[in-house]
Amino acid sequence: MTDKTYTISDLAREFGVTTRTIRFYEEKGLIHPRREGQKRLYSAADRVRIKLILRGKRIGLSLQESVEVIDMYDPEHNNREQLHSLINTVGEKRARLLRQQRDIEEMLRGLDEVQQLCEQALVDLA
DNA sequence: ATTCTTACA
DNA sequence: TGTAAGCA
Repeated sequence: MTDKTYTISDLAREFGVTTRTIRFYEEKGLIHPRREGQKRLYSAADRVRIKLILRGKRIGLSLQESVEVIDMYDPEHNNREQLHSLINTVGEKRARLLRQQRDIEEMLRGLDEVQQLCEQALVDLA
């Protein structure tokens, strides 16, 4: 019964987010802090969960994707399944980003083309 | 001073 | 998510 607990502002400070963000995650069902009356009390486990969610966010995972990965964790086993799932998710993210990068480069080439035409037109005018 | 809920940008 | 209102 000496488990460390944190207030919402404790965690907000530690992770550099607002209390709004933490409550938002709760609304989305990502965390379920215990209540002490109206006040939310976060356990060490809640803290880790939030940390993992934010880590997922940093690598472009949606809140849903992060939860899916996190909830697969089984402290009793090797979590081979979870690891494969995460690898797949990361692979999909990478593929999507590469596709976007390709599209952007294509648009950039299009812009170059138009700009060249415009500049040439100006030269011809002179 | 802090947190909470609700609602709107 | 930010911001703001009205409570406790």
